[in-house]
Amino acid sequence: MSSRTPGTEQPHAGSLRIGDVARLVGTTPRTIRYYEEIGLLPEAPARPSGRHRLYSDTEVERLREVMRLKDLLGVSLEELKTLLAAEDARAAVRAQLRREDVDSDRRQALLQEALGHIDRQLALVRRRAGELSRLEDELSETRKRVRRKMRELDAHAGATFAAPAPILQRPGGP
Amino acid sequence: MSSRTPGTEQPHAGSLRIGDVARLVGTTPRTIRYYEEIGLLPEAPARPSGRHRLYSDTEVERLREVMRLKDLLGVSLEELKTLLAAEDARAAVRAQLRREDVDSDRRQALLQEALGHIDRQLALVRRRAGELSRLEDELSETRKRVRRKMRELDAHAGATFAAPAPILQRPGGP
DNA sequence: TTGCTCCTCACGTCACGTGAGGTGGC
DNA sequence: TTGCTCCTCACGTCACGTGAGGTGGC
Repeated sequence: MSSRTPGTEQPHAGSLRIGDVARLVGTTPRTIRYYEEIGLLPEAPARPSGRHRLYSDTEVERLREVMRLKDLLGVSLEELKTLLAAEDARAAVRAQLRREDVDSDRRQALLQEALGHIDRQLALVRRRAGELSRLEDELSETRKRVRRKMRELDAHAGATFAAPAPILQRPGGP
Repeated sequence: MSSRTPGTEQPHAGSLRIGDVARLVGTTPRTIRYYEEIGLLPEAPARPSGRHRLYSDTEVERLREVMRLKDLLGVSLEELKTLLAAEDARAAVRAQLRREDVDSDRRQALLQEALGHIDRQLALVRRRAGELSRLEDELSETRKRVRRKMRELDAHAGATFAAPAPILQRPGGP
């Protein structure tokens, strides 16, 4: 399946170039480099200066997550770092939980912490969703008023010329 | 009611200072001045340099609208100018429609245009709302999984020590 | 008159955009 | 070898933040 020699896939090396990644997540190479520069994305420790950056699918997913949180929640990159640190902490928790030698008190504490992180994110998301929903309602109301005016005008003028085709359904038409 | 001499209220003069307005809408004086500078907010034509800016309630509402659109839709101030121009066009349409000497063809055209503006804004808002909703669902799913793990752990450890008080309802408890 | 907020430059910052000049890999 | 994308400076820009030094109004 792969274009690389079969049986030798390194799971983390990756063969995507920065332009490919940028296109995949809908951003620019410059932005990806900047995120690496400020420590939002990890930099490959082995890459010598001047050589191409290479990315794996998991790194693409990580970037997609970063972009989405930034875009939807409108937080600064500094705040994003905190959010992502929390996500990484959750990942570490999952890794710990997969081990067998963790007692149940510790497990409960880890899960409780993870729950806290999730709830903080959920609160952010829900506040935003609520604000957006109110805005949508207001716009819909305005839309209805405009539509009603158009129908009224249409009805009054209906005697003099043929009514134009209705764009939306008109309950209780002529 | 007013602290100004009764009977002399100018409807547009306003008596709010820039700091009051900033506090009311949740921003800073600097931001308001910047919006005026780039033409997003109108500047009072009569104000001499160095004199205080004064705002009316309608201007506060306008700014509130600007902040909300910017924050929720995440558009640039240049795009915001376009959106607001469209809103102003709608206001002009409303003014025209209140006049009696506009024939119904013209009225229909004006309303149709207004509808177009509203629908463009609605499309923006709904796309965002959809994205946010997906993010919320994902977070909720993750939350459920964590809660389930906690319940399971709780049930297994239940034999050895008293179960901690459940935070949420536990259907089908012990 | 004393505080407070306001004013206008003007430089700083965050999150990138945009060349300039050069090297790397299918 | 020819294109293409990549690389690293480095300066520009957008949307403000942050003083510096001074004036205005309850």
